[in-house]
Amino acid sequence: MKNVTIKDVANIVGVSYSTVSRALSGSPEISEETRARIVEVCRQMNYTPNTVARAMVKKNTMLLGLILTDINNPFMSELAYYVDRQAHEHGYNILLSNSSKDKDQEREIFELMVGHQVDGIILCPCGPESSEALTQLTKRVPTVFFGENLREIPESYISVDNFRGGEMGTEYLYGLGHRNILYFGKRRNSTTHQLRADGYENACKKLGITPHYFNNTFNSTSIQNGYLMAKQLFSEKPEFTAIFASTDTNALGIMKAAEEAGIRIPEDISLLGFDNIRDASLPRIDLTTIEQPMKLLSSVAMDCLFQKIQNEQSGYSHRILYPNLVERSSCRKID
Amino acid sequence: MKNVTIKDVANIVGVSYSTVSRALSGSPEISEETRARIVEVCRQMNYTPNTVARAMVKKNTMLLGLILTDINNPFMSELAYYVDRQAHEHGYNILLSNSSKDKDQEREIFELMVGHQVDGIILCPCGPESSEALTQLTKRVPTVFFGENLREIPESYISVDNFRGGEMGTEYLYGLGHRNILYFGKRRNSTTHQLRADGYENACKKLGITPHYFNNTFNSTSIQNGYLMAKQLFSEKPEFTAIFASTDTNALGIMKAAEEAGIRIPEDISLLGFDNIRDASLPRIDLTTIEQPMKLLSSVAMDCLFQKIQNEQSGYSHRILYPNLVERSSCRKID
DNA sequence: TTGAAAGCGCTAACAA
DNA sequence: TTGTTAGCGCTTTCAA
Repeated sequence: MKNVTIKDVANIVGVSYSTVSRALSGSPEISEETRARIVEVCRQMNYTPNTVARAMVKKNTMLLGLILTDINNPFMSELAYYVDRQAHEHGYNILLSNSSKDKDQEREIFELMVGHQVDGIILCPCGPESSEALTQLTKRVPTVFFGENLREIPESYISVDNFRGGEMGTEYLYGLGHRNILYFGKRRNSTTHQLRADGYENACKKLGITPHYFNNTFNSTSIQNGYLMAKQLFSEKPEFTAIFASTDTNALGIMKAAEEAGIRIPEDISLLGFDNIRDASLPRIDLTTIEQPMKLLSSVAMDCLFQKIQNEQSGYSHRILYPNLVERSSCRKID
Repeated sequence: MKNVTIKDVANIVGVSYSTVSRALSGSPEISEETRARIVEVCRQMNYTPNTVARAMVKKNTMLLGLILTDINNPFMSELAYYVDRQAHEHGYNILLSNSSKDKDQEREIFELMVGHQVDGIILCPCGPESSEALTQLTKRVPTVFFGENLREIPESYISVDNFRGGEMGTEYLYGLGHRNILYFGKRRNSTTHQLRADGYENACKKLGITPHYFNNTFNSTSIQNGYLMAKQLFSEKPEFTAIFASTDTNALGIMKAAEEAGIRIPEDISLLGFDNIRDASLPRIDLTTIEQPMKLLSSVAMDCLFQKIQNEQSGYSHRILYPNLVERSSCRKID
């Protein structure tokens, strides 16, 4: 499995190896004739340039790190899809890793990627403190935080306007006639969740209705967690006509618990999600939800990263994108 | 953003830079005292070893390539999850890329990864001919094909027993009392699909029932494709009591079309899937299906790859794992 | 237009 | 136990 090197090619062609390098890098200071000869021999010998050696001298690896909390989360895999595509369009490759929402792992992975000399990193942080914990490391490689609104922190980040999303959802349900809206699953220790809930609270105030919360007791928002919480909720026979779930995964858990409890959606209770993960559009689920425009978010994040890579002095930027309401069939109009 | 090197550390400590290298690589031939001093200075200076430089001399990058057709496919993202986890347990990192089921892209990505000197590759092939198309490249880096049964081809591959899965599903439906079973969505140009359909056909023969097919007219198995096909199917008012869908995504499309056509599942028609993607377990979907045991498949694939990396002479191996039936609520017993 | 040589950051053989 | 040195495969000055 010994690989062919530039020297092997040079030997065969009978030129110095720097000439081969020039031929391959498209340098103008070389005769077309020798270039053609070299290129032909490279083809015959199945020569593939060693990116690692090139990286040593050029000081860039054409590698981009993508740190997710969990690739299995459809929200994240969508991000990975777009990031990969755009990276390749720019000649970059993706080094992927999952932090599993664990701060130590997040840090370890980041260091590993720095060691691998990645040219930039897109990071879906574990939590709001990630940026502080990594403050030494982010100085060493252009980094863009994704998905969490990190407020006034001096790092680049891209996020949807979670506050506005919380408002939008509430206003939508209000418009449908709902006056008793429960906000379900707010998580501690997440700016995203805080902002969504604040948006809800704010809209309630503006609309003159009373906010009600059923908070998340877990530190994550899996379907299973949502299910367990909803089960408890429904056992308490509460009075509301609509649930605004803090995430689609929570909403999915609610659906399951509702089904078991004999509660129909949307006939008995309207259900609104947040994120618009792929599952929300599945048949039978068909969840109305506040969308995070993933394609746009990813594209803005990548643009931001590329800009940082090109101009390392370029400071930081905060980009907050507008959410959309995606109407499906889980919410209904009431009197 | 200039990184600290081993030489900078050596200068500060006042030793040669090979001593620093030894201290860091855990060599025994160094006094504990100097090691402690060096380690301390490294910490202070925020030194991170340059994996790229190390790779140059050690001839391994600790990078594993993972080539998927589409990370957005839940089947693939589950694979990515397990592969990433196991890779990290062994100190490896994942270079990820999507071929989008395009042969040229697949080849290009493979070459790119060879260029990056990955130590091994897990490849979900575009189709049955991928192995031939890449035959020159697979000689240059340990490669394991994943998911497709490549029959007698001299490459390592891991796959579920699709033939047996086809049989199992058919036998299960037969056991439930179904005698008119439609096999839905068989795709051309895929060994996997051929084997599943063959298993179905074989079981039908053994059980003395007549096989019926509704073939896939597309080259992929998205929900949308399944939906379009099922719509056509239902407009033809066919006579059968159960559908055996060639993939879960197809089954999801069938569910949607059935809902629109007023056909209830499982009351009017039983529906059986194949793969057990995450979506199948979602509330309201709750699809009975033949499972590909992803965790096991990934783990076997990684073991196989690590073995090839350790012993490059070790030939190839074909591993076919047994599928499981996952009973949920989309199939019912009939008289 | 081409070649020679230095050097990227590190490891490993050889010397001391 | 430590230092010196060569070299991994490549790019890039500097000379020719």
